[in-house]
Amino acid sequence: MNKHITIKDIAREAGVSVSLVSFVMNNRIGADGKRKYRVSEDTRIRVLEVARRLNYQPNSAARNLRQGRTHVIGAVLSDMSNIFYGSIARQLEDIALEHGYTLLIGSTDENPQKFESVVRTFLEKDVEGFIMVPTEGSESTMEYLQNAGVPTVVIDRHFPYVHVPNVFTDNEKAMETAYATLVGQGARRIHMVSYGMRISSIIDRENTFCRCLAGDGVEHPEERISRISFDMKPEEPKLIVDHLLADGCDGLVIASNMPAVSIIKALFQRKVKIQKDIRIVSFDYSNVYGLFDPAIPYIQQPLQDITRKACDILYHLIELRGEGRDIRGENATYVFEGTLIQE
Amino acid sequence: MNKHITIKDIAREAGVSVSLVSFVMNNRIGADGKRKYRVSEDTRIRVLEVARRLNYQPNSAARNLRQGRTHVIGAVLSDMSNIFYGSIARQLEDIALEHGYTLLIGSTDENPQKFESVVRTFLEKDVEGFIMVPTEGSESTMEYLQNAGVPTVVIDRHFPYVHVPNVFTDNEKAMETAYATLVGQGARRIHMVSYGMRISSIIDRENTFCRCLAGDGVEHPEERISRISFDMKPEEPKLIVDHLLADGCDGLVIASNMPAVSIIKALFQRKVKIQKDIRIVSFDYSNVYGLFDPAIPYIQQPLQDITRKACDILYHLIELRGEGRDIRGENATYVFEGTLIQE
DNA sequence: CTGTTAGCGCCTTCAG
DNA sequence: CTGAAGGCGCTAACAG
Repeated sequence: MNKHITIKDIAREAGVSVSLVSFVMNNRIGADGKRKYRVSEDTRIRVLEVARRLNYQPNSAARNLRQGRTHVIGAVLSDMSNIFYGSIARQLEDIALEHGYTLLIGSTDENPQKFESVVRTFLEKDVEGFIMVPTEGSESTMEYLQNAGVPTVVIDRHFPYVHVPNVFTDNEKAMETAYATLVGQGARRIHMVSYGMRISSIIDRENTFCRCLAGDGVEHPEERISRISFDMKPEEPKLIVDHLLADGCDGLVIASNMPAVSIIKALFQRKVKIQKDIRIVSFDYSNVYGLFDPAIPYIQQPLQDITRKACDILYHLIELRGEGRDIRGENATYVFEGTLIQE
Repeated sequence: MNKHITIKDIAREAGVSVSLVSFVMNNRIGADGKRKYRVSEDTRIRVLEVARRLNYQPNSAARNLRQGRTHVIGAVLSDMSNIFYGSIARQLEDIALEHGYTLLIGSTDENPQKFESVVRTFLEKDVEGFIMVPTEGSESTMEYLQNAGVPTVVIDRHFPYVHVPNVFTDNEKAMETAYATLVGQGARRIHMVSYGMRISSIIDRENTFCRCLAGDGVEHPEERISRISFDMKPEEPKLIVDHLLADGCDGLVIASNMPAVSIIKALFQRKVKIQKDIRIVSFDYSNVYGLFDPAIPYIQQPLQDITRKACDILYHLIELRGEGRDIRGENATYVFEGTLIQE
């Protein structure tokens, strides 16, 4: 139980004052390329030597208290055991690290209560900002954050009543590509399997799907959409597949990887010849796509671009806020294009 | 830019002293069921009322500094974009939350440098303890933690020279089950595809595999093991599959889900009839298993048990340490059994 | 170039 | 039941 070494200990040991030690430890380079504090090389080395010998670990609680900063940001995601959000989390982690930030990650399970609870917890931990995927029904929490001037960037989705910076994929264009792919492969009766969630990414895909169908003269395109719940019951995919088959569906767009896996499995169990009887195009990566011939094509979202841009914006907001500026006007939108991948 | 509300503000507003406010805010119930601090109901309500009205958020940096605690624990995992570790992270997050802890998550990519760097970063953030999946070559870092008396629990693996509490799956028994399953299905020439990593989970599986083969009279069982690297090159699975086919393999144990996906895909591309020409049993869940008939069975690790037990131990260690006790003697091992799942 | 000092916000002992 | 006061470890004026 070795007591923590403090700068005081180092100061005593090195025969200097605590402030000298502090200066040495935070030997920052100013914007002008000069050291902010000037310490003689001798004492600098001596202090560092002592610090290393005593295995000094700065106490971040004290530093945080003093500086009013934590260098921690929060990522509020849907569910990190889903590969889509797991990948986002992973990329955010790496990017945060590059910039000297630590990332706190929380899962909402698309539940607004959990969403609020995670946000609250993270605020108590003094995160300096958020990168988040808000759930349906999260408006009040978002509004609170906005009023409180907490730096926040929304990714993957956009909300009409939430005015914060926003980074996401061009889902309309992506759906046009997906649809065109199926048509190009000769599909005549195209359906869509979507999520029940009413969030922009899904809604954009559905609306565009309907527009595409309407453009091809389909009268009631919305009838070609089946929806699966986020916390899906086991029989849901089967019922949907029955419906598809009864309607003579020969082309299918699936709105996300989770429904894709369950629908493909249900089709398989119904002995449907996937990519022959029914052509599929999906959204987001899954490792099942490669097990068909030809492989099931999918829209890959530019996660790298999205996470990078989101972090850039967040850092900028944090900086602005640090200068005491009001960031509530900052609400630019950035849209990146997805890519159709056919392995 | 509304300045943060402090207990001082509340005290002034409520016409009481700061200590009263503090008492009210930490209105703990002692072990004897009584309140630790006695405050009149009147002032209690008044203070709480003011706090709510002013939207008081306790400053955790100050609290941490004062109490020497952060209520943060660190999870150091392999790669959270892998569903296996993503699930672990997710469960740890939930369990930590239940106990009022916040979880920091870091990925090592099985690289000891990254491992050390994550540990260092987390220590600087004053985590109170670790739940970790150490990489090959992490001994020095582990030893450091041990000497420093940092509460640490290792999961998923065990290391001969690391004496900390340990929770993992009985990989030997699991492999016996997997092997017996293949034999029961009539496989005569059984191979194993493993990971190149020399970590206990993999080694235990390999050794048991060899023992099983030897028990069935195979002379050089180690020749039946092919290994794939963690950061796999695209051609690796193909080469392995060629080798398997050339050797007349008709039964295959795969040591983990990541190699399973790539090997299955390579088999598929070679037009091998999976589950007919070659029977497979795998470790760890993947959503590709269900796309074969019969579904590919797999050993499901008891992640729930492992994460729960690991957290229980960690909380215990943290408590012990809080009482100033030396925890370096604590190094119990807990082993849970896996389950063969055939969907 | 170096030392002194005043807090950051909170908890907790010690007096009333 | 309530208040005053000290200090956790660190940083950043401000002096020298």
